Formats: sequence, structure tokens, C-alpha cells
Amino acid sequence: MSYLVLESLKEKIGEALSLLSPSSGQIDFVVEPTREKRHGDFATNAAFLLARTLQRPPREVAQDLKRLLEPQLLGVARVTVAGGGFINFTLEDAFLLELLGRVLVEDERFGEVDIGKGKKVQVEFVSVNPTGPLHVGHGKCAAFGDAVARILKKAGFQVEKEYYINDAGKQIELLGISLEVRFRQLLGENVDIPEGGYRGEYLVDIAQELLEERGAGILELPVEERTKLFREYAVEKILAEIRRDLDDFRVFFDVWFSERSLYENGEVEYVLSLLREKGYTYEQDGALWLRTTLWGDDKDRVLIRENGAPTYFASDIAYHWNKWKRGFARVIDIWGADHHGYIPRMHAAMKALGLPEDFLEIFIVQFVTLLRGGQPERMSTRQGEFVPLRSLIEEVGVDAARYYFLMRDPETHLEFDVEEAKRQSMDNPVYYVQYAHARIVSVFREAKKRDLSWVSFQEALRFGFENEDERNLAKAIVYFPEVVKQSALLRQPYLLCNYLHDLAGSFHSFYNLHRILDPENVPRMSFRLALCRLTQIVLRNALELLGISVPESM
RNA sequence: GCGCCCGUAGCUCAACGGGACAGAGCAACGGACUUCUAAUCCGUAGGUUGUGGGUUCGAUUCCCGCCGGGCGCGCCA
Repeated sequence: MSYLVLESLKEKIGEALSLLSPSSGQIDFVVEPTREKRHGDFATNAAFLLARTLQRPPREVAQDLKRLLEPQLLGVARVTVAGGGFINFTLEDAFLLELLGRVLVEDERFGEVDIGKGKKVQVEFVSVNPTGPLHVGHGKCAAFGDAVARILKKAGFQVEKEYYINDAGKQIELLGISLEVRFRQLLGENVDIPEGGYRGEYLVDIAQELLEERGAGILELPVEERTKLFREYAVEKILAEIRRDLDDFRVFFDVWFSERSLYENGEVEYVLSLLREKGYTYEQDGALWLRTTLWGDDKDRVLIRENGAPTYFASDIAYHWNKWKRGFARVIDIWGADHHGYIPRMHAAMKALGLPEDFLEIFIVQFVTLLRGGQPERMSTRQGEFVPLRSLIEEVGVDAARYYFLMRDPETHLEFDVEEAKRQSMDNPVYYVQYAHARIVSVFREAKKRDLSWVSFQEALRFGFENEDERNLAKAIVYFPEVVKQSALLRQPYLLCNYLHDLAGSFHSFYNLHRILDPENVPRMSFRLALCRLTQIVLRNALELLGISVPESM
């Protein structure tokens, strides 16, 4: 993977550092693209860091490093010391062009970086209780989890996407009861949805369907059978709805895992006995507790209630034990912000089970504040007030919705004014990126229409750069694998959004400033068409990682 | 009260696990289409990074105190 320019630079700098100071092998320097071109192509802060340990002025250390590096670096035209001690590198054009040649060969595989080494990773996300349709906040989780999974796959992990169905417990009981109330109301009975029940309109529709399907007679069934029927019917219908929403949002899961199954095959029981055996549990007030405080939780947590029913926590521990048994090297859980208080106890439970420190990785997705005409809209399924994901998709489209959710760090709050997104949909940043791709396709379409002929892309690269705009575009293109690597390591799709916006910007500038189709100058035309093709490859590969469509025309 | 997230241009956000002059997009202003898609480009303007300290060659970034906003703190899930 030597086209990871930064990687090879880093390696050489590391070697130079250890020559200057053998003891300081673990200096955590960075190599980054420069913000300004007068600083060259890439720069490192290594000298500043070494200066500290050596107790010498950074500039001096930088000079020493430069002397060591200069003869070492192939493909680097210039090494300079600037500022207080930055070391700047300027790539040779020939090297850059060689890298471009490799991109053409790699094509759809370009951007693959093998940091995963085939390790099995699971990403579990959305996992909404089947008690109501998906809302906008879930959409953010869905877009994030799906993009992370795609990125990890590109980075060499073996990835599975999973949805955990909370089809057990009190909330589900309440759902069944709420449906029965709606059902009875349809038959004219004067009954009310109980405290804490689900009041959303969607249950009225489902009750209507059930009535048409099974008739009023089901109310005559024995209590046990009747509540089971209402409960299961509600879960089934709502889950089907959730699946349909996710399909339309282009989010597909490999596994749908039922919480209830953990009870049915005795795994909850088993994990509880495991924890008992290890001596991390105790009885108090008629309940069974886990000593999560041993690992930093605020207080111990209940596993089995006074009434004998296991808590959600208990089944969740069993669930993660199950994940471990399935052979994942690591599992990534993506939760809504309302669950963040749950993190310490879950990590504690993993430690109680003796699982590796880094087995479970949890991401918290902060809420989306939906604004509609300046008015904030609260989202709570239990209150029955929420903005469905579906209606957002219908208003702004899948591509725009996904891009908006992904363009920021999910752990920060996101403000999303629907009215504004609707009104300004033509200025949406996602179109800026997609438009670059559509333009490229259009150039080739035009070239064919005019029956132009040009030198093959690979051959054309030897004509080299004519201006800085072409060169900037080339730099952006070869930087792609580094972005994939970073966003995979940090699990941050938004780095790709930023990168895409940059790349599209470099292309739009290039396009506006230089004519591509010019039969009078075939070498130049050929070289520029090669750049177009290269840009197209990267735009396509990157958009696919985000689950955003790649339009041929707009 | 305790814990987590956040506070950067008028608005929405960047700044790549301390670095060069804090950058984009909207909104504002001025230019560029008889020529490959103007959903674009080129340019101008816009800032005491909430606030007060501290750590050091250097702080938007790390630490502490305050101010303001969001979310949690169940034998719910």
C-alpha cells in the first residue's frame, strides 16, 4: 500500500527520529496535508515533539531531521524547514503521476486499506423497540451505523450489521394492551389507554387491520391467549413497518436478533448463573444485584427483580455474551443519547464476564433537534409525538437526509430545519458533490457525441501537469485511502463528507478554469480526461461508502 | 445535586487524538454562460473561538472555576 503517501513518509520520519534519539521511539507525530501550497504538499510536526525530549530548539532539530531525511525519500522533490520547526515535503510530479496510474488500475477497489486484517466486527444499531415507527433520530443512527459498517468493510474488516429486537419486557406488554384498547374503541367501547401506554395514531390503523382480519370475536379468547395475540400482532406489524422504512432508507441488516429468543433458549438463565458463580452477585431486598460498582459504576444494578422477572440489563448481558460466542473480535453498539447513563454498567458487565477490555465499543448518537418554522419539535415515541423518518425522506429525499446526518460527528447535537432543507434543497451540499460526478459523465457523453478520440488514460498521464489546478485535483485523489483509513479508525463518516466536498470543490474549480474537450490539443485533452476519470472513480467509491447515489445526470 | 454532550463569522458547522495567518457552506455584496451542465466558478466583507484562570516554545484543542443550552440519573427499555 505504498500509495499511502503519508504512511511511507511517516515510516521514514520515524526512522530518522530514532536515529536522533534512540530512546524516544514512541513520539506521536503527525504528517498532514498542508493548508497552503507555499508550504509544499505535506508537513510534519515531528521536530517540535523531539525538541521537547531533547531540550533543544525545534528549528535546530528540524534541520537535523531534514538532513537525515533528504537522501532517504524517493519521490519527494523538496524537503524544507519552515515556521518554528515544521518540516515540509513537496512531492515530485512523477511520483504523483505514478500514484494516479495505480488508481486507474485499482478502480473500484481504490480506497481499500487493510487495517482490519479480516477480523470479525459487528455493528449493532437502530435496534428500536418495535413499539412505533422510526423517527428522525433513529434515521441518524441508521445512517451512521450503516456508513460505519460500509467503511469498516472497505478497511478490511469482516462486518455484520445487526438489529436487536426488544420483543420482551414490560414495554411490549404495554404495547399489546394499547392495541387492545384501540381495538375495543373501534367497537365502540369506552376504554382508555393506560398510563405509560402508546397513544400514537398508528395503533388505530393496526387495530383496524386486525379487526378486518380476525373480527371482533378474538375478544372472546382466554386472557392469556388474547394478550399474546394483540402483543404479537402489534410487534409484527410495527416491525414490518420499520423494515420498510429502513429499506427505503437503504439500510439493510444481516441479522435480526430477538431478545425473546435469549429467554427461550435459556441464555439469560445461563449468564446469570455464570455471574453468580464468579461471585459478582448478591441478594438484597428480594432482588438479585450485580456488583457493577467494582468497575466504576455509580451503584450496583438489579439483574432479577423482586417479582422474579429478569431486568432488561440481564438479557442485555446475555445478548453480549452471545455476541462474544459468535466469534466477533469486536462489537460496536450505537445507542441513542438517552442511553448514555447505561454505558458504565454495560462495560462493568463485560468485565464481570471476563471479556477483553476493547471487545465492546459504544457510540452515543446525540439527538436531532428538528426545527419547523423555527419551532423545535420534540421527539418521544412514548408520548406519541414524533416526526417519522418516512416523512423526512419524502420531504428532502434519501440522499440529502443521509448526507445531512453523516456530515457531522454523531456525538454532537444536530439541528435540522425541515422547512429550510426543503426550501434550499437545490443548495444542498450533497448536490454539490453529486453534481461533480454528473458533470464528468456529461463530459464523456459530449466527447462521444462529437466523436473525439484521445490517448488512453494510463498513457495520457505521461503528459503531466500544466497548472496548479490539475495538480491540486491529483493530490486530492491520491489522498482518498488515507481518509478511508482515518474514518475507519475513528468510526467517523463525516471525515469522508468533508473530503468529498473538498474533492468536488477541486474538480469544480478545475472544470471552470480549464477547457477539457479540445481537439486542437489532444495531449492536454487526454490528460484532463484522465483526471476526470480518476475523479469519477473516487467520487463513486466515496459516495458508495456513505450509501448515497451516484447520478449520471442531474 | 451528580454524570455525559455542547458553546467558533448573522445561521449551520470544520479545524484531521497541542501547531503555520481559525476555514467551508448558507445569508450579504461585486464579477464570469453565443464555448464540455451557472445545482458551477472567481472575488469582497464578516471573529477578543461563551467567560476567568492554569499547563508550555505554542491552546479552538488539555486541566480547574463560572455562565448558558441539551440529555440522562428506575427492580422502564
